[in-house]
Amino acid sequence: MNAQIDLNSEHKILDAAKTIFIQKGFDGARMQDIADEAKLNKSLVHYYYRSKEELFAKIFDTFAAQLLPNIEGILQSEKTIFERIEVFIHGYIEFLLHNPQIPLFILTEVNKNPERLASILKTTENFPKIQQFVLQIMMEMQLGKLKQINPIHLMLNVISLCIFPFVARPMVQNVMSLKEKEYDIILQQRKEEVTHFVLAALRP
Amino acid sequence: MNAQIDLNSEHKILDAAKTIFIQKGFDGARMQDIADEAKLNKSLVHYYYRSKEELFAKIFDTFAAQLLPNIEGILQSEKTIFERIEVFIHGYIEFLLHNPQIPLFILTEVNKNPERLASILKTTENFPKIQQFVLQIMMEMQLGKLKQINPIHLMLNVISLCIFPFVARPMVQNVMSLKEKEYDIILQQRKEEVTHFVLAALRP
DNA sequence: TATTTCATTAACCAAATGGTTAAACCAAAC
DNA sequence: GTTTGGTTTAACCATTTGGTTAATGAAATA
Repeated sequence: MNAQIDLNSEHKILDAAKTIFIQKGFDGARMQDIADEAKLNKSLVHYYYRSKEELFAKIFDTFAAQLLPNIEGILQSEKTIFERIEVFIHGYIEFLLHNPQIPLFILTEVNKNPERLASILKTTENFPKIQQFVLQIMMEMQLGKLKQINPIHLMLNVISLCIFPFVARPMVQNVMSLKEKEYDIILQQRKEEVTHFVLAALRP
Repeated sequence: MNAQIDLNSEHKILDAAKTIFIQKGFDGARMQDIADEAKLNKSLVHYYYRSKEELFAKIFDTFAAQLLPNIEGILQSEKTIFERIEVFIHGYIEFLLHNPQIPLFILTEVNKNPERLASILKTTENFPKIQQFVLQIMMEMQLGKLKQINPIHLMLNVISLCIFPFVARPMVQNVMSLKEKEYDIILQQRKEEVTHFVLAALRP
């Protein structure tokens, strides 16, 4: 997870756990794997984080909070709707380029245990902002500034285009017979590509 | 998985295993869970399918083969490129509506073990067809029938828009505070919505 | 220096888990 | 009626796994 060296044990364990949980998921991860990865005794993992469940929860919460789209930027109304969408897409894909493994991890674990999200969602409270964004879109449509589209589907389309190429990497890369570097380049291009595609679909 | 009754034990076990593996993944699934789901003795599971690994492989292969886009339809050149894309999107989302759990299952397991795909890909052999489709797209672009776009990104966009709303259901539904039925309706609308969105982005 | 406190480890433990075995069951063939 | 073949089951087994315990080390504090 981290190339840093000489962190305190507590931090080393957290980093090791991130690596292992992301790699193997909750069920596939072993406390011993985490200890090995951290190069520490297994008892020490329990010493700092009572149980596997507790250690996992901490990591899950961190990652989930990061993944939930931060739509602050998209609400800055001094910009046009097109500029705001572009800013969001660029920012979100930039985040994914630095954290390519987070989405599939969260998606898998939320699927197995949807209640886990509940606590996080209360904290982050970005649902009101989503409603605010929906209203903005509807107003701009009324003014004829963009094509008619259900705002829910628009949001779904944008996050699908951003996230999916990261969660499906091993499958798509294999099916399309692409090398690691080729796929890296494609991911890099997504910022421009997705923006272009979405705006082309929205322009009246 | 299946409401059918009075199948032979071998088939009952396979159905039960599909349900359990999809629900919990390979690591989270227990042979006892599968036996319970099939209402049969655990030894019988081993009697018909030697090991957990073997049983899993059978199920994984079936699902993976189904998920790999069948792009036969999209190559029928008597139709316009727009009609062909529409046919593909409708067909693929229709499949997903009947098998909403398959994509996340496959994505997760392929991510943990990419080699699993290799054997399947040799069988299905749809890579030549993909190349053929890429060529068709390039020709139609040359003729000015659709906007300039990298065919790889076009394919990535289409499958992202089709699949993602299914793999991210628990997360999106929660974040957007949608009820089960509301999300069902949205998924139903995706056929028209995705087609419309993609074609709008492609028309010159 | 003596003592308290925190960090680290090896040895354990009980429960769970994938898998095996041998016996029982049972319908069809003889 | 008995044999034969596949089917089903309970009882086991070895290993793995999350977690505990008690002893040891190493500082900090008094």
